[in-house]
Amino acid sequence: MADKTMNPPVQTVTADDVAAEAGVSRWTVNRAFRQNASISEESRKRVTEAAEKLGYVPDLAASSLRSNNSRIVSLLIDDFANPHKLVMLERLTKALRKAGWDTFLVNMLDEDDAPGALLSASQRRVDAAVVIGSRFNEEVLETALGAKRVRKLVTFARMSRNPKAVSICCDDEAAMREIADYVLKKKFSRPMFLAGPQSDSAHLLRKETFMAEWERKTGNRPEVATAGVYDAKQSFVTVASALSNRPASELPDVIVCENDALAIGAIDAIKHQLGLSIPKDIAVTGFDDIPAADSPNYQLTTYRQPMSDMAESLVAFLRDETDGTGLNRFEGKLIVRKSA
Amino acid sequence: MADKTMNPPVQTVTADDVAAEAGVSRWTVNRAFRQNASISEESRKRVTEAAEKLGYVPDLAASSLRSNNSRIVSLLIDDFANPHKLVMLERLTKALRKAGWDTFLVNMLDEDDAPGALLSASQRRVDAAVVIGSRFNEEVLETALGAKRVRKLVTFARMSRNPKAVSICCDDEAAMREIADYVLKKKFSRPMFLAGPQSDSAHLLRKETFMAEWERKTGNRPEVATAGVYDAKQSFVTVASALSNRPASELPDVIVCENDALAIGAIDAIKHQLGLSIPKDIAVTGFDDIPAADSPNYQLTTYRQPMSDMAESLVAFLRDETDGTGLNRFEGKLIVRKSA
DNA sequence: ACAGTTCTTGCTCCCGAGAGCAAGCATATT
DNA sequence: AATATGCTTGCTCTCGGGAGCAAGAACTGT
Repeated sequence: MADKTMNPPVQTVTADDVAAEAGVSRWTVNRAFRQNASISEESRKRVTEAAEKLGYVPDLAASSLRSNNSRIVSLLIDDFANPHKLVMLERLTKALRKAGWDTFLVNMLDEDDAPGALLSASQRRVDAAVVIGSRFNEEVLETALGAKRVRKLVTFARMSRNPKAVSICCDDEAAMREIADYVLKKKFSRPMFLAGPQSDSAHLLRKETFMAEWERKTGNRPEVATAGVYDAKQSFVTVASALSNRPASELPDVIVCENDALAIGAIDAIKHQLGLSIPKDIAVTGFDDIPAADSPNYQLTTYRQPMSDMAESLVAFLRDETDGTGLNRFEGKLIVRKSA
Repeated sequence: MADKTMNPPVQTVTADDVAAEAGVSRWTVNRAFRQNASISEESRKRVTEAAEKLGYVPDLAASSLRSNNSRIVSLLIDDFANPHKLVMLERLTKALRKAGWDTFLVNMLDEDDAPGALLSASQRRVDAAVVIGSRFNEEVLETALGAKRVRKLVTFARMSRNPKAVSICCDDEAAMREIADYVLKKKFSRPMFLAGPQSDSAHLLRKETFMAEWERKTGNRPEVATAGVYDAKQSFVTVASALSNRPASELPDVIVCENDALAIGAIDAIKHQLGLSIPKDIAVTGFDDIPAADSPNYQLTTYRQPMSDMAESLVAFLRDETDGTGLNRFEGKLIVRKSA
C-alpha cells in the first residue's frame, strides 16, 4: 500500500513508450493526439491502440509550454453570496470543457489578495481571464491587463467600459427599459429602486437606465435605496430600515431590484418585517432568474439572461471566431410571476 | 491597438532576462523565487528588484513540468442546484489559494462526460482531485484513481468507503444521532426521513443512521420519502405528492431531511401546497446550514459543518502534514431555529 | 517511365524552469 | 597555516511535447 504522505508515483507512460509499442516515432504519436496534424489514418489508429493499451495521455503542461497556449481559462469571482453565480459556473464550465478548455476558479473575495490571485493566473498563461464579479472596478481590470501573460480579458454578464476588455452580457439598458415599461403598464406609480454596491461606475448602468426611463415617461424621479453587498440578508436590512415606521401612504408600491439576490431579501423584509403582502401592498421585480425566484415563496418577476448562448459566445471568442464586438447586446427575457 | 482576433503577444520576460539585468546566473534568479532555496539575502534582493523592474514572474507550467508537481487541485462537482456548493467553493478556493494552490472547477453534471472531465484532470497532473459531489458513486471514484496521474483522491464533505480515497467530512453518524435526539427531545413522534438520490451506497449513511437511532430509541421505523435530485424543486414535488390527500392523522409531525436543499423544498411544499404551518403542523430539519436556512421564510433548524477547518485540513493533507486518517470525524454544530 | 506535386514521417532545436552535482568562497576548527 | 565545514553559485542534463524543416513515400499527369 502506498504511503499517502509521499507524492505517489505518477504515470510515466510517455509518447516515447507509445512510439516503441506502435513502431513509429515519437512525433507521430504526438501528432495522433493533435487536431489537424498531418498523419495518416492508419498511423493514427495504430498509435491510438498502443496508447490505449499503455494508458497514455498527452501531458498538457508540456504541450502548453512549447505551444504557448494553455487551454485554461480563469474565472474570477468576488461574490459567493449570489446563487446566480452557481448557475453561471455551471454553464461556463460545461461549455468550456466541451470545447477543450479547463477552468480555474479564482476567489477574489479577499480584496487584499486580488493582485495575488491575478498573479497566479498570469503565471499559468491562461488564455483568458473572465471576470464574473460585482464589485470589480476598472482598477482591478487594469491590474488584470497589466499581468502581461493574460491574453484576453472578458467581463461576463456585466458591462465594462474598459476598451481592452470584451464584455459578454445582455443589453442591460434594453432589459431595464423593458422592466420599467412593464412596471408602468401594471399601473405602479411609486417605484423604489434597490441598488447594490455603488463602488463601480459600470454597475450604475441598470439603476441609471431605470431612473432615466421612468423620469422620461412620468416626469418623476424614483426613490433609491442602496445595499452594500449583493446579498439577501443585507438587502433585508436595507429595505427593513428604509421602510419601517413609514406611513402606508408614503410606501413605494413596487421595488425594482438590481438583481434577484436583492429582491429576495426585499421580499423577506416586506413580508416578515413590515407584515405586508406581495404584490398587493408592494410588488417586487428582480434580475437574473435564479432558481429561488421560481419558489412558491417568492414567485419573482424577473429578467432572464441567455446564459447558455453567452457561454457559447465566450467559447467562440476564445477560438478567435469573433473579435468580441457586439457580444454585449444579448437579448434576455422578462419572466413574469406573481411578485409584480 | 492589438487585434483581438489573434492571440496577443505574451510576455517574453524570462529568467534569463532578469539574470542579465541583475548580473547573476539564471539559476540564481529561479532560486530567488523558490522557497527553501539556497540563496543569499543579497542575491535574492537584487533579483527581486530586477524582476520587478522587468515585470517577471516564474512560469508555473514550466516549473511543474520538471518538478512533477503542479500546485493545482481539481474540484469535481456534479450538483449545481445546491447553494451549499457555493459556500464550499468559496472556502476551498480561499484556503487553497492562500496555500499556493490553484483550483480547477470540473463540471461532472453531464454523466456521459465524466471520464472526459477526469481525463483532463489527469492530463494536467493535478496534485489532488477533490470530489464535492452527491451522486458520485464508487465507480466514478475508481475511474478517477485509474487516471494514473491523479496523485491524491479526496472526498470532501462526504464519506467514501473507497480505501484509496481520503474523506474529509464531519462525523455524519454522530451528527445524525444528534438530530435524532433533538427531534425526540422535542417530543415528535411520527418522523419522515426525506432522502436524496439513492444511487450511492455511501450516501445512505445519514438515512441509515437516523433510521437506526430512531428505531433503537422508540422501536418504530420512520417513513421514508426519496427525491431523485438534491434540488428544492424536486423535493417540493416529492413531498407534495407523498403527503397530499392524506388525512391529518396520518401526516408526519416532523420531516428530517438529508440536506437543506431538500428541506427548503419540503417547507415550500408544506406551506404552499398543503397549506399547513411550520413547525406547528409539521416541523422540518435540514443539514448544511446554507444561507437561505437563516431567511425569515425558512428559519431552518439544521446542522452546520466546520467548513473552514475542513478546508484547512485539505491543505494540510496536500502538504503531506497528515496522511489523511481521522479527517472524517469533524464535529459540527446543531443550529436550532424555528422550523423544528 | 519520369518530373512534379502532395502527403507522411522523422529530425533538430526549443519552450522555461528544476534536480543534482561540483566549483568557489567564507568562516570555523585545531 | 592547514584542513574541515557550510553556504552560494553556476553548470549540465532533463521534464514532455511542439514548430518547422527536410527526407522519403505515394500519387499525378504526360
